[in-house]
Amino acid sequence: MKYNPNEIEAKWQKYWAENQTFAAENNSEKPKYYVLDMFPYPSGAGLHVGHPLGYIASDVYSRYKRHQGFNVLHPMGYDSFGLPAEQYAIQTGQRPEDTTSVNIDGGFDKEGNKIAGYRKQLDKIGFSFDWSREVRTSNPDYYKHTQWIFIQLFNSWYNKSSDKSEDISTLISIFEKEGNATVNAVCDEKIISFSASEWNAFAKEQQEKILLQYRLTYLAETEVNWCPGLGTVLANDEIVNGVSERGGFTVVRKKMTQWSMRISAYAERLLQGLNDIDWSESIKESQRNWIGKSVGAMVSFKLKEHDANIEVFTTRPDTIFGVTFMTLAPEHPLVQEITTPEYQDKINDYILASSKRSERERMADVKTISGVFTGAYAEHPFTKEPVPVWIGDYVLAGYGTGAVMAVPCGDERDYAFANFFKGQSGMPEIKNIFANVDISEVAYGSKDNVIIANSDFLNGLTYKEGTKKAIEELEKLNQGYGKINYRLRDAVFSRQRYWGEPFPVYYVNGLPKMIDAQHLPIILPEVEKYLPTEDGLPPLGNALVWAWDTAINKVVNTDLVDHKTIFPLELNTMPGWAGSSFYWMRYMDAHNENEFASKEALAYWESVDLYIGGNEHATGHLLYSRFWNKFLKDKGFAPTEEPFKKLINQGMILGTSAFVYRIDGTNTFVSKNNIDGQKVQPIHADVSMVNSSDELDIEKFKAWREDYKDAEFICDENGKYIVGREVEKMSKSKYNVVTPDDICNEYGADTLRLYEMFLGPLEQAKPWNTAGISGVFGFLKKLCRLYFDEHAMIVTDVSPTKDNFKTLHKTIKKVVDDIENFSFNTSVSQFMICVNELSTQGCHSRAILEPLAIVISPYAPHIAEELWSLLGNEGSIATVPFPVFEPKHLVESEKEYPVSFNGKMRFTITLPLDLTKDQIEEIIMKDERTIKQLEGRTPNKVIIVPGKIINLVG
RNA sequence: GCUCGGAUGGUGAAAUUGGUAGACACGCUGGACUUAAAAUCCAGUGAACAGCAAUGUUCGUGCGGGUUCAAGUCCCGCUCUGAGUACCA
Repeated sequence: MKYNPNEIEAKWQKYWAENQTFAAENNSEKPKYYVLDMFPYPSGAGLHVGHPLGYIASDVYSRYKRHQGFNVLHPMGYDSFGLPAEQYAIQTGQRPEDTTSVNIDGGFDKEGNKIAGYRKQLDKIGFSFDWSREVRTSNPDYYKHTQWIFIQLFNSWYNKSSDKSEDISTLISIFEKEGNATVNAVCDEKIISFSASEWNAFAKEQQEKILLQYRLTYLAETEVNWCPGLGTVLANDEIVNGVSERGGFTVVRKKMTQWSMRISAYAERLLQGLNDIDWSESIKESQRNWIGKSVGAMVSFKLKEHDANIEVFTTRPDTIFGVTFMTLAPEHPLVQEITTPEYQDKINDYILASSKRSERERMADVKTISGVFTGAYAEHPFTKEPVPVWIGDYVLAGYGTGAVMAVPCGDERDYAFANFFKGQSGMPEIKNIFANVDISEVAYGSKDNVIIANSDFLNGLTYKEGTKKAIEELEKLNQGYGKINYRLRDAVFSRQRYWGEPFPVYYVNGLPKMIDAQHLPIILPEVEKYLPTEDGLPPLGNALVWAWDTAINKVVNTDLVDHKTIFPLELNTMPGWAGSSFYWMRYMDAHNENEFASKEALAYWESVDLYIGGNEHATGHLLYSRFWNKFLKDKGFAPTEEPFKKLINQGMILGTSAFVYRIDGTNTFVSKNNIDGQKVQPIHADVSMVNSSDELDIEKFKAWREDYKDAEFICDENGKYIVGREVEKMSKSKYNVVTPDDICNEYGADTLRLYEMFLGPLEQAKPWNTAGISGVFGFLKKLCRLYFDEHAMIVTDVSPTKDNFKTLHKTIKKVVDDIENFSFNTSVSQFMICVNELSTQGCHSRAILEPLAIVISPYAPHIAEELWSLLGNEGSIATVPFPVFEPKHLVESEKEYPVSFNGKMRFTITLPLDLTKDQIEEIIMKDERTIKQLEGRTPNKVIIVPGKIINLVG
């Protein structure tokens, strides 16, 4: 008999599929456990060895939990709407639906290249997914529910008094009875107030417009991030360093009418919820920064000679007597109104100049101070003194009110601004309100331990006391109040793209109407071109059948629109994060046609116990999912406040690129160690042409590219061409991609799984190096040799020795501890130690080897199944109880003590563990090695920690 | 700038409450088997110095201090590095 992974693995993968071994029950006597992976976007490039890392870890955990007696839900699916499929469609004319299904199920691309497909690639690795619950976000039977949730959001408002979302009908009935004065809602900023009778007198359309200001998803003209390169708007989390995350195109601010999600309603709950979940501190911190809570006050400054106020938000109301000037963002709506004729030209020039600067430029250049005086003055709320009003682009229109009260003695930027314009008209002397300190010191330093002075009723108070008092006094004047501000903006929810969920929305007189939920799904229409129309409409503007007939409740030809019974449908589609913001609940009841999941299924599975995925979703998917979950909780659908109890972020697996060195201007390549200062150009060589000793296969390389056919090679003294190595991100363009398929074909999935876990700590980034894989492959072969030799099984029924038991139980303990701590790499080490020891011991006892197969099964399930069946067991090993650790096998009677002198270990001595300190001291002082070390001295101190160490000092 | 990680042999990495630093592998060196290679097995492998050798001594977990009988681990101050975030008022 021989270890033949390909044969064994195919056999057991078939068995699992045929027997539905991993199908989870929605009703079970067993306790439930839900292990979720972030579902992948199925790209045409397929999987490389970095992708399955998290899936392997979650699979080990799932299998372990099944052995521990849990009913485990471990599903998988595809986040199959998205930009790459659409870009590919634009380039090749293929339908995104078709390319997406090829990427998942396999087939051929436009050029005729074979695509294995995600499903086949995943199956080869032997995951214990419950495929009967697979979801694809681009399937109508899935996005039907995405559309349904959108409708729920539209029909809801956030009641701050009950601190939850409620049906819009409760808001309407308040309006009808009391108007909106008593309503404590999260809504748009500029809201007109009305009485009940006014509300009832409003035209229907007027009422609809008002309600849009309260709905949790709403249509509004907002300043959005427009990306001309992609032809769409982007959410804040889709922009990185001022350019689009995908493609790196520039992004500009633009006013557009768009759907938005009122995520800001949940800012505080999203922040507080972080305290109750077991996520890494770094992700929680990212979310806290993104939410950006700051506690302070709104202060209203009256403008002199104008009937208007400047509203500012400040975190330091205690410094109000230090206000020296005010600064508005250049885009602030009051700027034109207040600028005096004298300063009009300068102001216009400045506004024009700053509007031309892209987001990126502004970010790159934060050191340059610029601004212009408007000529206008505001009035200090307490002193009634005039305060000059400036504009400056260090004040951002998008944060707070777009205006600040400038306190140079308390704020670094205000100080720099004041100093820069010192002596110019409109810039007074800096007001100092801190006693006995240098102004610049406070401006740049900490706010603690300073006492306020020159501040009337605030004199002598600390930061904390002063803040409270200042707010009280402002409230008396009706010129301010305490306020909490969040950086979190409402999320733009429209995309001018084709390959996304259509909105269940049509328009009557420009006002949006929801299609009744019973008519869902509204299926994405066919279009000829995936580009915007000539009029600049989104791609759905090309659809010939895209109008809503309210008489028959069907999508009909676009040219039938009469605005009487047939109306135009929404042309935008939903963003990528829509479909991924509830998918974990869909898995609970994936075939339910009426609801995204039944109440019973939701009540049983509750929420995800363990979620594993990349940290690139820190502020996108993970924040939006929490938002939708909280919303669905409020509406009585989701069972828990938080969707993901524990989150682990697997680290990236990096590629090890190979380089050949071409001498400049020639077609001659020189081996890495023979470059000797020659001018060479490093060129990526495909890693498949390099062996584990970094030697290049020259013939393969010549055949790789036409250009290299006649290349010359200068080799080292052994006649080998040695390549250079560098660790980089794994990518096709760097020719360092290693696929799991290749590894499975050569070594088997069990080896791949063990090796990925063995590489290092799960959460850490680490380079892939195929050379190291022989270690775990050898381990599996050695494991097999405990069970069978070349002829037959060699397992015996002889009683195990003490050492056999010790080795087994040491391993059980270590593996249980490791899995529960997600320290998978050290488990693999322990397996190796265990097999090495049992081999040395010559152990072939069934009483050891049967439990050992179970212990290894979460990591190497195929060989475990095979060994389990060879031992004569029926059925799968998957739910066999995990061996229980028995401490009695590890009880030691003696210990090899390290003996140190002044902290330096000199020798070891083996002593019984039941000796007292005095007995140990007596023995150790008599030992001749001690006498030699002491050279006649008497130790000042003898430290003995029984079971640990002996240390002699002096 | 701020926030959060990280730094241990040639390489990936271990070290559970401070208690024998480098487990387990890769690679390398030597050996066995073989006509040869592959595969497999055995031995050695942090550095320096001394010794024919067994062995011994010293140094050693980014750097500089400190606490302690004892520090990779705790404290203070730095350097480098990865990630996130940024005129956030």
